[in-house]
Amino acid sequence: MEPTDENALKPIASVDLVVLALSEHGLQVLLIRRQADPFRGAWALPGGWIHTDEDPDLDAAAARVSREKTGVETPYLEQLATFGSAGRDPRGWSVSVGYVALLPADEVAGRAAESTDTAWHAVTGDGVAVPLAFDHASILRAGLIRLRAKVEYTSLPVHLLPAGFTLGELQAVYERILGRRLDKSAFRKRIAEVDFVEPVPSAMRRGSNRPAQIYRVKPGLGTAFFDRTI
Amino acid sequence: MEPTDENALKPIASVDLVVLALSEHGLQVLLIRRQADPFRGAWALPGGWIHTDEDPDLDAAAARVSREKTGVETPYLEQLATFGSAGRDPRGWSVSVGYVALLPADEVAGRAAESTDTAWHAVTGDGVAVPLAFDHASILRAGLIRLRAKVEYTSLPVHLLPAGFTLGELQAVYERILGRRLDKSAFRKRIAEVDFVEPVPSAMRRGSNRPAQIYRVKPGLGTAFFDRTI
DNA sequence: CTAAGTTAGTTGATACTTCACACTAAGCCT
DNA sequence: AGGCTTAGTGTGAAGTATCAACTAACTTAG
Repeated sequence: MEPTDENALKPIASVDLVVLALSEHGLQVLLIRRQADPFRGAWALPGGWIHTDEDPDLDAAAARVSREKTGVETPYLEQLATFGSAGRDPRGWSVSVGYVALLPADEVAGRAAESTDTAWHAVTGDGVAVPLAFDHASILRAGLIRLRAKVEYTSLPVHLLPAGFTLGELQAVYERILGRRLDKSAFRKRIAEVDFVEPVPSAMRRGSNRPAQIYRVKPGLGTAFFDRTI
Repeated sequence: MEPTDENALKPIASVDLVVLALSEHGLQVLLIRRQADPFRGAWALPGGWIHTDEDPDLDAAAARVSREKTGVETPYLEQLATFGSAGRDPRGWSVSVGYVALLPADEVAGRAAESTDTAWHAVTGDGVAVPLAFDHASILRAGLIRLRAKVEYTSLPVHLLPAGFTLGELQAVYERILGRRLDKSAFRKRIAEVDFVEPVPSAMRRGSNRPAQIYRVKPGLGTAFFDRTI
């Protein structure tokens, strides 16, 4: 347990983010083209070293990386898992703490065209079409598994919607991520049970049909858990 | 993302284990009394530095620590979460990857009296009666939450039993961890549904009553998930 | 040798939940 | 006015949980 040899044994420590958003074309993940070796020119998850001099803790490091790399203070950030091995980074034994970040749909367009080296990529199955640097394909896969698992029994998908949304839109998000249709009345019953949204008074989504009540998440509540599955 | 300054920014990286077992008196966690500063003399979770020269990856580091500190190759080892901050270790910014290990009940007695500096402590609520070094109380709490959550919907508690067990014993493990009684017929139905155990031919637990069929986990299967909850 | 005690393992009756689908409501468009 | 679309609700059949009783197979006491 004792440090026989100081820095020699310290692994490289970084934070990598799986930033996800939902567009009309499905789940999108934010990738950055690497400017430097190793894997120069390859797409990678946004990530960065832990700055021991400025990051108070891991969550803060992840939030800082999110801000720096994506220009966005992601409203939802959750630790995923930690990936560490001798071979995942050619520069040496490295540890990467993976995080999942969810972004509302209305943030996606703005962030997309900002730079040619930052782009949203469509998620197909458990990955993306392009090869990823390091073991980022594994981290992405783990992030998708986590998201899909939690969608089954939590209110997590609200973070993929803007602050105001209709129940129909919320149900559509669940259906898109799960890849299956949900029964409308059962869905609404679940949402009512866990009681994490409230109608915004007299706010209605209008269209060429019956207007829909707009809801927002009740302030001060964390992620809600359903009794069973959605 | 690039390493401006080599080792100066590397945090200290270690692995800490929440080793749990179930005795007649309830859940027990394996603790080690620290021999060195910081927190000399305090109880701590078994843990150790990542050895970048001998550990191929994090899971291997956890397995090695388990072997070295507890003398046991824990059959079940699962990554829990990673704890990292400037203040959790007085020696500097440190990252600890937490693992949960489950030990069969029949291993507990052997490991207990091995050394005065290694002891099983009863889990009460979400912790132990003694104060723990570093942020180990938080890691332990997270481990217990993880265990209790997974017991609701997975076959994980089999790892707290020896290789052969009766369905009554398995149900008792679930009941002890969950702290509530389960219905016998519903329990057996669940177990049959997920189909992760098989009867050991003509192996019976005998006592002063009707003998019970002994089961074992089907070889080659990972943790099984129930459709609903147990 | 029999009856009582104990735990194993199964069965069934009732209450509740889920599921699929149909229905009504309220707007726009032609 | 009538048709189209999406919002939101209701309803009956099917499935599931819950509780409790039942039979089975052993040991032990007498």
